[in-house]
Amino acid sequence: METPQERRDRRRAEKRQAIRTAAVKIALDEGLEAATVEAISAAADISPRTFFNYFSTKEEALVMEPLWRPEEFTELLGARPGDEPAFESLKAVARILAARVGPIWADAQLFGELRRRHPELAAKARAADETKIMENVFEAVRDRPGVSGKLHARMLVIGTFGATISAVQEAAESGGSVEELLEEALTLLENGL
Amino acid sequence: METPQERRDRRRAEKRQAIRTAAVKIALDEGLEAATVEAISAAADISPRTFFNYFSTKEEALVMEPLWRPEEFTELLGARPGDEPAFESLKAVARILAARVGPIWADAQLFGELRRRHPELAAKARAADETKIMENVFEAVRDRPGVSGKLHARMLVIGTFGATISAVQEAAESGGSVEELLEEALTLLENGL
DNA sequence: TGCAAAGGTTGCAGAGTGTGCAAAAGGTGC
DNA sequence: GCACCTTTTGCACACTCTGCAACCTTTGCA
Repeated sequence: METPQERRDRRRAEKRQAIRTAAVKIALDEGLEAATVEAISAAADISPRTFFNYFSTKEEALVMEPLWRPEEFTELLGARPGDEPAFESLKAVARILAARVGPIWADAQLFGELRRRHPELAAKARAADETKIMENVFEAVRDRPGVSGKLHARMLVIGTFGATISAVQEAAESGGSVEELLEEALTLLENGL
Repeated sequence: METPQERRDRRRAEKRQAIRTAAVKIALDEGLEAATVEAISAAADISPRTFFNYFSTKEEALVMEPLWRPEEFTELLGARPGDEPAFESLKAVARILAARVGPIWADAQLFGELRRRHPELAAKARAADETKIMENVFEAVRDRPGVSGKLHARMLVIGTFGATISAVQEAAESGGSVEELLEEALTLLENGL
């Protein structure tokens, strides 16, 4: 059975989703300008003040729930065998993360449409600690076998990140399979562009 | 001799630099919170309203003047011979852009320090049309020789971008030469990671 | 020199985001 | 029904950013 804490967590997640849905609906139907905190709150039947109990910025409600927590990238990397070559580890992590988009593909299309109409959203919603995370990942990759230096580490991380994003984007546009496109992109990286 | 328009442009650029200098000084000396538009304007001896005649967001004043205009990337690419393989064209463009950081290296260090202390700055200041530009570049690259498809185009662009950024970052940290590091990164890309 | 057009600066009013605080409302366990 | 904890809400406030109209400065030209 369900503990009180679990119930609270579940309800909170549900409400968060409900607010997000209301926000996206307004933004798609009436434009991004119409999606003020006041309007979103009214549609979701909460007070404006409460909106900020669920999202710390307005934009956070208008983009997809992130596919991974920032620290998770380093965690997943750390879970790989220590003697595995860096590129193999990164590929494995990329595959895990790319696979997560499947279950929420329909939603992703919706958010994709919104982002296509309002490209500034992506920039505004970008995680604040992105660069710090990147630095941490560089450090983690640097100590693995098959890495010749920090520049190599940087390129490996940016490349794998780029491959993941490219695969997802391309799949969204062309309708192909994320998994196959990811493998294709990773092969390009591995064998040289 | 100087035309009136040229004088105006020059003065405008100078004032913009003066405001930026004041802003960065406050942010470094007293922290990012202290750097309100009001405080910056007071330090630069202008009214808060005037601040927004020079910068459209506060963050714009706190990051380095961009090394290239958004459209410039496509322009430079368009200036390359049409039968040149895509990767060669991208490498050439990357070299041109990386070379621009030299003359302002001292300033770059200062902004780097600020960005290191406040990573959220980079995210907030990110160009709004970034993703749209990217799409345009993909399209431009796609039609060049040596590109096997859109996914390949994406990887080429992201890779070259990544190489440029990595080289600059790495140079800032290790003190190496941007040019040499860029070549190293591009070679990694070309021969495979 | 003097005047008119053009460009730059400023104040003001207002919309919108986001925060701290304390009061009210709601749910849970005894 | 009562005490405890969490959530929601209102209120006041700081801050960013915009449109508008007034004002001042620079410039072109007679």
